[in-house]
Amino acid sequence: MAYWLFKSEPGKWSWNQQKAKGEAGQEWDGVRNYQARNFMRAMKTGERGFFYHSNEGKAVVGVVEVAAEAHPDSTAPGTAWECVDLMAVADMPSPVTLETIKAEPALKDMVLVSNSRLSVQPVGEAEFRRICEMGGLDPASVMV
DNA sequence: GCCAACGTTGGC
DNA sequence: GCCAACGTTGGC
Repeated sequence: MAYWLFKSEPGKWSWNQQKAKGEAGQEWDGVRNYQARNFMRAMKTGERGFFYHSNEGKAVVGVVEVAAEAHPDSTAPGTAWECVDLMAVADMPSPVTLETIKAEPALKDMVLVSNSRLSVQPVGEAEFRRICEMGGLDPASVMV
């Protein structure tokens, strides 16, 4: 079971909007980066990831679940671009900021730190657990 | 608002 | 197939 991280600018699509979708799920559309697309192709239904607010907030604010595996992105012409569907699973009781992630030695190898531009990225199991702990969320309640 | 890092495009 | 120019992302 793999873990992931999804970035969104809250001005475009926020955690509150994602939560409002409930279990209906939300197409994670608009991704036009091959690396990010390839990660989405590798995702399996039921896998978990973090929802990260970029630009404003710059923090992990919640946990999402892959509700549907990769399918053509309906906002793209043709079928070259794909996306998964995501649904909100849990709030991060206290958002874990980029600043605190950078200050934590155990998280220094995160893609979030080394390649700040990749909008969909894998997260190690130990990293996922650590961030849950830092955010006041019981890892066992969200890790599969 | 600036700019560094990165990815993509297009001329050669 | 190289690489310069350009556009975009996202931290600061």
